[in-house]
Amino acid sequence: MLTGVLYALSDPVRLSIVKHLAEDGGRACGTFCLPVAKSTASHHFRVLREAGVIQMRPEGTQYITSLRREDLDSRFPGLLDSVLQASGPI
Amino acid sequence: MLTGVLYALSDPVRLSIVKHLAEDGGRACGTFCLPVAKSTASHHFRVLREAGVIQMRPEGTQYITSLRREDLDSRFPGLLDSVLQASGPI
DNA sequence: TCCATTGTTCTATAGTTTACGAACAATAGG
DNA sequence: CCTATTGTTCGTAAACTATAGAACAATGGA
Repeated sequence: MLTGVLYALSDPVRLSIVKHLAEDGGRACGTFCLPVAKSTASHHFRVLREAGVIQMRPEGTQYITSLRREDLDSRFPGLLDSVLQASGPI
Repeated sequence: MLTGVLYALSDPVRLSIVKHLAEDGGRACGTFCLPVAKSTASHHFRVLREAGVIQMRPEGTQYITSLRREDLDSRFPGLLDSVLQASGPI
């Protein structure tokens, strides 16, 4: 749902996650240096996941997180690009 | 702020307002047939206004509401268009 | 086997958001 | 002046969100 994606992207912590993923591709959750506790980070990853913005693949003890770019681009053409462009550099 | 705009657009009632404005241009608040009380509608108009998405010009006893398209397009190029396209027809 | 690492889940809490009705202010028309 | 219209503001209640700590599960290495 579009409103779900917009909502997921409307939080600074979650937008930061998405920006990092757009730059670096797949990463483990622990590599984002987020200013919140890990339980809070887990919550934000779930919001992004359930909105269809990211996907997480287990690998050993960690989860490799990546953007669902093609999926988003086909459902909401241009949306992610414009958000990333408007959000500026990391 | 980008997150403020995304948040403003992430509510179904507010997105509906924006879609109507994108189609019809300036309109009075009472012409939107929103599924909420007028005090609630007033709240949503304020959120959109404070995020910089719309502007409201008093005219008699009513407020003519319109999209701040150029402003949005210059601050966040392509964002509004992609949201409007993704949100489909009214 | 034992321990460290990684992230989830559970529980609680403080703050925010949405929602409504009632009262209010401003304007226009008779 | 009185009334109707339009929308805001206030007070309040319900629902939701972000946050954190503690406990837990799964994996991998020593």
